[in-house]
Amino acid sequence: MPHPIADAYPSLEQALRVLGSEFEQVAKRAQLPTEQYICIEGQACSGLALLISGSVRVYKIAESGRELTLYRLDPGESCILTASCILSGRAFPAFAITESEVHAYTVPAPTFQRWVARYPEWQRYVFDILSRRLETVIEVVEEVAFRRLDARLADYLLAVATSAGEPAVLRATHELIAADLGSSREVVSRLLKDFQREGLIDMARGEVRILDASGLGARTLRS
Amino acid sequence: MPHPIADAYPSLEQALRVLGSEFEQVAKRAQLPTEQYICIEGQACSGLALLISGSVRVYKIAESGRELTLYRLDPGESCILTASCILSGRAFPAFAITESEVHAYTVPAPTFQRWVARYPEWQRYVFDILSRRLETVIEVVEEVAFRRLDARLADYLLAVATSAGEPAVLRATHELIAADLGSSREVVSRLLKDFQREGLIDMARGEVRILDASGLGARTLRS
DNA sequence: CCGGGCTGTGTGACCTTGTCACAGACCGCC
DNA sequence: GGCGGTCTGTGACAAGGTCACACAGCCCGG
Repeated sequence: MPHPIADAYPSLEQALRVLGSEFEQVAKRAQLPTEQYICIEGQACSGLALLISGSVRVYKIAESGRELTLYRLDPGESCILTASCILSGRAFPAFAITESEVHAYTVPAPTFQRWVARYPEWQRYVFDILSRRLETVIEVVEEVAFRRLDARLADYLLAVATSAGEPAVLRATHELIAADLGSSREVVSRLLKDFQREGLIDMARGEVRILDASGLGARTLRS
Repeated sequence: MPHPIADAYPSLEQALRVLGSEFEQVAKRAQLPTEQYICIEGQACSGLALLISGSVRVYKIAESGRELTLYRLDPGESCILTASCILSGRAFPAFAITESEVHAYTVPAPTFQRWVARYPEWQRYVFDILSRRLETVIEVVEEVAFRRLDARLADYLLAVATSAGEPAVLRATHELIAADLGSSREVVSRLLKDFQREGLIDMARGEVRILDASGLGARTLRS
């Protein structure tokens, strides 16, 4: 199989297999720089991007400028909102931007539409990602509506910390963390300061060092 | 066509047509009382319900007891989370409850699964509702995360008012309104009191009367 | 090595919203 | 008329968003 990304996603693997060589002929490999917009709120989508490597952040922006990350795209996934827009003809309801250098296959909208109409395997692939997304977005609603920000921030730090090495360090400005959580920079700064005073973390310009992961875990609980 | 609900939803109409008489043979007509749970958070779904009449509210509950309505099901729609759960084998991530007497067709989970696997028309139907839901839930995230509650409440009152007759009256307790908006009773009471003082609405036990719709419309804007 | 300019962080004041506790007001029913 | 349940009003406080502004770290050019 010439598609290294297919392994992790069974439904994608089937979708690719059924196309045979047509995929290679039609899909273009693209390399996108970091901080590149994939989709812009309110615009129609011109094609589908299927991630090979890198990460894409999908987020909303308020008029106030505050941001909130809905989810991230990982390799093997495609921007399902894109797919949804293509198939239903609606405008894209958010922004999508690359967070690193990204490799992807791109497929023109009409081709993608034809595949989904013709091959059940593609419908299955689209359905899979779509239902996964619905679930994650519902989780986001729950977080934003019900959980306290200090608990969410602790969760966030731990999540990023485990994905890095030891001693767990997160390289991000307070501004960026706030954008992920849907909060504001000042509030995140305040809470981080509290964590620091409690000896849970240490800070430097542009980075957060986790000192006491289990202590942070305790802050995760609703209190 | 023996299915009165099909007209409003082209994708459903096709899905029903392709089944021929099989639908009538398998689907059971059910009549549910008001305040009846359709789905319970964390449980697997035993079947699909296809609404003929009435309304179903799908919502989350926090540990604090606060609620937030994600969306409502209207006639012709089915609980797409149910479908999603059936097809992906995950647990239902929310609650669904009837808000009135509800008539519906019910289809056992395995039958539904077979239809979706076999008929592109059913895949199309599922996809349609699923993508619509994703969009509405993203809207809810945006509302909850970014908009002020007075603006959201004004919107809410107007939405319910237009769907009723003149003089627009909404029959609901503050508790219920709060549950829809994901807020708390006290806060809704306070804001309604403000609206009343401004002459926008009038209140009685269990109802809100809209006096000045355009005034409420002004409160809708971010200020 | 000094001084701008830029980006990132800290802080106080104030407002909105959520929470808790409790008082009343309305309603149906005996 | 009285009683219990539901619904609404209110004050006090905590959490979080907004605004204004100070200041610290960093890059870079003179």
